Amino acid sequence: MTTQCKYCPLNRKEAFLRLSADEVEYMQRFKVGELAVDPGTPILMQGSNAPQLFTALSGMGIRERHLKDGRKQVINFVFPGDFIGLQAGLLGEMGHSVEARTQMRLCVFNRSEFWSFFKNHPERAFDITWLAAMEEHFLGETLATVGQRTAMQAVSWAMVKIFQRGESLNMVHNNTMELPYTQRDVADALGLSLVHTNKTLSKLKDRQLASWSDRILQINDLEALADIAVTELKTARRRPLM
Amino acid sequence: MTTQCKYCPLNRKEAFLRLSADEVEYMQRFKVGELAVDPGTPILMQGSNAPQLFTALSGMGIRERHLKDGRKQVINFVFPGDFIGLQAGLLGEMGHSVEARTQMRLCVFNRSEFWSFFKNHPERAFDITWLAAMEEHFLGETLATVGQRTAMQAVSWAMVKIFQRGESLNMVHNNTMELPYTQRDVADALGLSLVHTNKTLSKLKDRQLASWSDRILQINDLEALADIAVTELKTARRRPLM
DNA sequence: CGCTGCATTGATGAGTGTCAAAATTGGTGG
DNA sequence: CCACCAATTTTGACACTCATCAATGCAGCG
Repeated sequence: MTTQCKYCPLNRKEAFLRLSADEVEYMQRFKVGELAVDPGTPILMQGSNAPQLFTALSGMGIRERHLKDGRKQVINFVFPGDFIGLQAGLLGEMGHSVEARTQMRLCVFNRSEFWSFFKNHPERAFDITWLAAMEEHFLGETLATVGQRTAMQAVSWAMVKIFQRGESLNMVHNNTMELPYTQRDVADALGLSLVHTNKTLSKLKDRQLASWSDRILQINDLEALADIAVTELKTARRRPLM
Repeated sequence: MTTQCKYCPLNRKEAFLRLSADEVEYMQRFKVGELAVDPGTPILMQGSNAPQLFTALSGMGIRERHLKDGRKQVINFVFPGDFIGLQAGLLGEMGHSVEARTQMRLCVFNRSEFWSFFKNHPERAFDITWLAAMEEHFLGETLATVGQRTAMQAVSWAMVKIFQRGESLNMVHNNTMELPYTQRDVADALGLSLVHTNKTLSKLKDRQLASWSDRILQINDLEALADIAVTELKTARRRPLM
């Protein structure tokens, strides 16, 4: 038994634009089921032509791109509410893989219905495009981080971004949130080595700016971190939910 | 006097999906004019809420993201046929700047009409989204380059990508194409220093793989380059033209 | 002709990567 | 509840890619 869209827990969160009853009903028709996966499970594979699209209902994961020789780049982190599979839906091929890092529940849509969004519900099509543009925006920022920022700046940047996403989803309590990723994940996201990432993180702890251990991230001075990261501290807008 | 869409030189190129006469006529209604700019001219500014969208008709440019402290990351290179301003159109804010590197002619659309694509021409809305997804795909690949590849691999990768884009647009003759960028542009695109980029390029020349001087890029062994770059050599699909 | 921007080259060193091993954690089964 | 194993984190030593600095050359241009 799957959750009905009208009871979707995400649609109540302030991070998202509220869907109208009408839209909820429309989405319900697309929903073909729910998928529950364990940590480590691949959800979509790079290069695959997946027939399904997902929205993360709960849990967290990563998007990662693999090189032929085994190295990998984490593209970004998947949080609840994220739409997964846009590339497969439109291009017929994923440019990266998606893998669960916690238990996840995913809302499953059928890709064959994709076109009907555009045909019959332009608002929803617009929302999809909005999400794509937002993704592009964020990837540009990430690229600037990996390309230009020092290790210290990059790690600080990542902590700020992750923390702010957590805040927007009410995952933060007492300046603290749970982070199911490993330091290797963060290293691969920033183009740094695991060892150096670890040493940089411990500097942040020494300076009492942020500490992350036992899967718990604690941010003590967000502004100082943003300062180190050479970035502005602005809160995200509400975004559409698919 | 501006070119009429039905005579658009791009729509004949094999790189692009051919617009139907119907679609051409529809696009014509959106076209509010043409913009001609000289090298170095900023077309869109990071953070701005530009009222206009563009398609590059001819000439080349760069997208770049600036950090507060002056460093910058080149996001990618703008070639003829590229759609510019998606982020402003959808998000109301550009995540990067766009700047001309040669003389450019740009087809100008009015952003206020953006929504009507979705409402009245779902095929065109779909195409926009397709382009956004493609951009996301490419940015992921770039991120993997900057994050994971060595300087040698990254520079080779860049040469391969640029050359292949040139090929698809018939800009290549005798394994040769014109490249209006500076080595600084490429360095900023790959997160490398100018000096190191220069030295890496001269290694490629020594090895008789590629040479780039006086704005002319010559590729002698594309497959060897792709090999060094740890990348597959696949030709791009035809893409929609806005 | 003297700018100015860009390409090129050499010398030096900092920032990161790599290697290796120990410490810690969490999970599993006896 | 303990022993064992795998995964992850942590630490130290060392190597090397790549950044930085500085100077020269070269071409385009008012």
